[in-house]
Amino acid sequence: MSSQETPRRPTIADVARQAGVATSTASVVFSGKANVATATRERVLKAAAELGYAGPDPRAASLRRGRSGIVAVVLEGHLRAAFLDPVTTAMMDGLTDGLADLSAGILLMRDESGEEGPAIADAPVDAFVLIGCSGRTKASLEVVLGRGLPVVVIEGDAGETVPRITLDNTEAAAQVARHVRDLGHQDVALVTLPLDSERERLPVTPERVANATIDVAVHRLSGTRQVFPDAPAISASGSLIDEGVLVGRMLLADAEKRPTAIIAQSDLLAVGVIRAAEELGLRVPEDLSVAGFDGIAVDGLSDLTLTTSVQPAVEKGRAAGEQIARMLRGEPAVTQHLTCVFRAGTTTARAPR
Amino acid sequence: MSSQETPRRPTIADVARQAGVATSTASVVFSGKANVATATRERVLKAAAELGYAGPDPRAASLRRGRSGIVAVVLEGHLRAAFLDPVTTAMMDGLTDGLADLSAGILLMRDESGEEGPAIADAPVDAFVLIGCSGRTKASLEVVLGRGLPVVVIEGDAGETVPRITLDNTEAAAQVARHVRDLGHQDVALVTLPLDSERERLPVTPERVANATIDVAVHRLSGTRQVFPDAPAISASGSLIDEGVLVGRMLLADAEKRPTAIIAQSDLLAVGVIRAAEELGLRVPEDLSVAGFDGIAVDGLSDLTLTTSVQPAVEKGRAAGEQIARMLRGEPAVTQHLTCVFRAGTTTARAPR
DNA sequence: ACAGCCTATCGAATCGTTTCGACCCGCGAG
DNA sequence: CTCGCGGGTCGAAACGATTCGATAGGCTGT
Repeated sequence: MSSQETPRRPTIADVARQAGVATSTASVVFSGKANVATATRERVLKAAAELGYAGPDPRAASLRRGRSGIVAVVLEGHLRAAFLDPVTTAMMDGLTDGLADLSAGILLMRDESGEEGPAIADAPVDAFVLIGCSGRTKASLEVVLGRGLPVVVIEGDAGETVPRITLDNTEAAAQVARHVRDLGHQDVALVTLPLDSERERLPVTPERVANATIDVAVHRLSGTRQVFPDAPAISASGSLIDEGVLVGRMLLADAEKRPTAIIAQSDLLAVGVIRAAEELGLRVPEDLSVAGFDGIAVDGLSDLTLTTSVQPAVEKGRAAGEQIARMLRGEPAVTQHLTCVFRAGTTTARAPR
Repeated sequence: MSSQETPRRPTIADVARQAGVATSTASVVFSGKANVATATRERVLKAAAELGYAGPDPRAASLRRGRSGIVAVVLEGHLRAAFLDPVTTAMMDGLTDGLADLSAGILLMRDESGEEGPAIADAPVDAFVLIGCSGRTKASLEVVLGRGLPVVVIEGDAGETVPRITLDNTEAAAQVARHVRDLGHQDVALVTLPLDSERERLPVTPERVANATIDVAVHRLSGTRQVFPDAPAISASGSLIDEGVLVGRMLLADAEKRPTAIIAQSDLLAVGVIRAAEELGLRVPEDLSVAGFDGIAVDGLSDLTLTTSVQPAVEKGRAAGEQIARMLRGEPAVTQHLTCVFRAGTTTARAPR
C-alpha cells in the first residue's frame, strides 16, 4: 500500500490543507461571506487550481444552507404541451423575471407523478409553483404542504390558506359574451378548453361540467353562460389552432342552424375557428363573429385583430415569482388577483339579420 | 429551560427515536433498500405520521448519495425565446423522453449567467445538456467539465472528447440548395438564423461569418453556399415568422432585381418570407420559390406545404437524454450523428424565365 | 504605554441522510 | 447437538460544506 492513489474529487478541506489554511477560511474565500487577506485568498485559489477543485459541492452547500436555489414549476400533463401554449410560455417568462433576484433555477416537473418517479415528493427544491389546479394538482399540493415548503398556486382553487395568483376568468368571459350579445347575436356557440384530464373533444353537458377538474375552463364557461345560458358548447382537446379548426368544423357543419357567433376560450382556438369558417367560405366577421381569450400575439390572421380578453400572462408568472421570493425571505405571501382587459377587435361585428 | 419547544422540522432521527428503532432502520424503511420486518416498518411509519415527518430531506439525501436526480438544460438566451421555438420545444419533449427511466427533473438554465447568479457553476445537478454552442456556451462547457459532470452537447462544436448530438446541417442545407438550383433558379437570396448573440438583422458579410458564434447558422450557410457561392444573405434576429416577414420585405423590396427563390434557414422564417411575398402580390411558388429548414408543423400556409429539410428535433432531445442516462449509469457515451431528410413541398417550382 | 477594537484566521459543531460492517438470533442441515 | 447461514437491526462513519464563537495580532486614541 505505497502510493495508493485516491482519484476522488478534491474537497474544500484538501484545498485548505494544500494552502495551509483552515477549511473555514477556504470556504470563505469561495463564498465571499467575510474578509480575507488578499495574500491568503490567492494562496487558496492557487491551491484550488493545482488540485483541480472547481468550487464547493452544491449538494453539500445546499444541505448546510438549507437552500438549494431551485424552484419547482409543476405543470399539468406533458411538458411538450406546456411549451406549445403561448400563455404558459409567457407565464414562464414572467416567472423567471419575478424570481430574478433569487437567481434561482427553474425545475420543470409534471404533476402526473403517478407510479413512477417520486419526483415531487423528493425534489431538492426551495419552493413550488403549481399551475392550473386539476385533481392531480390537489394531490401534489398536499405533498408539498406536507413538506412544509413555500408554494404558490396559479389559477387553481387551493384553499384560502395557500397564496394564489388568480384571474377574473368568469367576469372577463362574461364581458366578452356581453360584447357579442350587444352586437345582436343570439345564436352563439362556444368552444371550451379541456374540462378534465381526459381532454376529449365532445359536446359539453351539465354532467361533464359537474365533473370537470380544470377550473379555468369551468370559470370561463360559467362567465359566458351568465350571458348565453343555453349556448351549445364543445370542449376542445387542447389549446391549439388545429383543435380550433376541428371544433369549428363541427359547429359550422350544419348550414341550416349555424351560429352567428362563436366564442372560444382561447385565442388559438379562435384562430382555428376562423380558419374553419374560411374553409367553408364564410366571411369573418360579416357572416360569423369570432371571439377568443388570452390576448396573445397570434399570427396567421391577415388583417384581422381578434376580439378577445387580454390576460396578463407574463404578469401572472412574475407575480408568482415575487410571492415565492417573499416567502423565501420570510415575509408573508398574499393572494394576488389579476384582471383581464377586454379588447374589441375586428373579428366580431353586428349579427346578420 | 423547562419545556423549551423546538419547532424545527422532525428528522429521520426523531422518527427513529419515537419508533424505538435505530435511525438506520428508519432510513431503510423509507428507501426500501433492505428488508424490514413488517411490524417494524409499521411502527416507523406510525411514528412518522405522528411527528408529521414527510420523508427524508432531499438535500441531505443527495449529498450522501452523490446524486440529486436533476439534469440541467442550458439554453442560450432568454428562456422565452426557447419556449417560442418549435424546434427547441420538440427537442425538450424528446429529452424528457430520453431521460424518462432516470425519472430525473429538468432544470432550465440560461448560459448568460454573466455577472448575476453563479447558476451553472453551482447548481446541484447530476449532468448537463448544453444546446447550441455559442461562445458563451463554450465558457459554460469549461465550467461543467471542470466540475467533472457528465455533459452532452447538442449541435455545438465541443471538442472531440465531449459526447455530442450533431446534425448534418451542412449537407442538408446543400441538398435544399441543389433542389432549388435543379429547378433552374439562379437569382437566389438567403435568410439566415442569427449569426451571433448580437442577433442583428443585417446583410451577411464575410467578416460577420468569420466572427459568427452560432454554429448552426454557419453550417447551414456553408452548405447553401456550396451551391450558390455568391447568393446575397441577410441574417434574421431570430427564428420567428415576423422576422421572416421583415427580412422578406428587405429582399423583395427592389422589384428590379428580385430573386426568383429565397432559401431560409428555418421554417418559421420561410413562412414569414412567403407572407411578405403575398403582401407584395407575388405568387408562391409561381413568382417566387421559398424553401425552409426544420420540417416543423407550421400553420398559416393555407394549401402549401413547405419545401424544407426535416430535422429529427424530437430525436435530438431523446438521443441526448439517452446519452446522459448512459453516462449516469457509468457506461461510456458516444457522439451521435443525426441526419435530416429533404422534403420537396409545393413552395418551390421551376424558375420563371 | 495601555486599554480597547478591528480584522483575519481558526476550530469545532452541525446540516440530515445513507451505507457498511458488525451483531444477534433462530433455523435447517449434517 | 453443533455449525453455518441469513434475515433483521444497530452504531458509527462518511458525505462536503457553512458558520459561529473564540483567538491572536496590529492599530488607534489618549
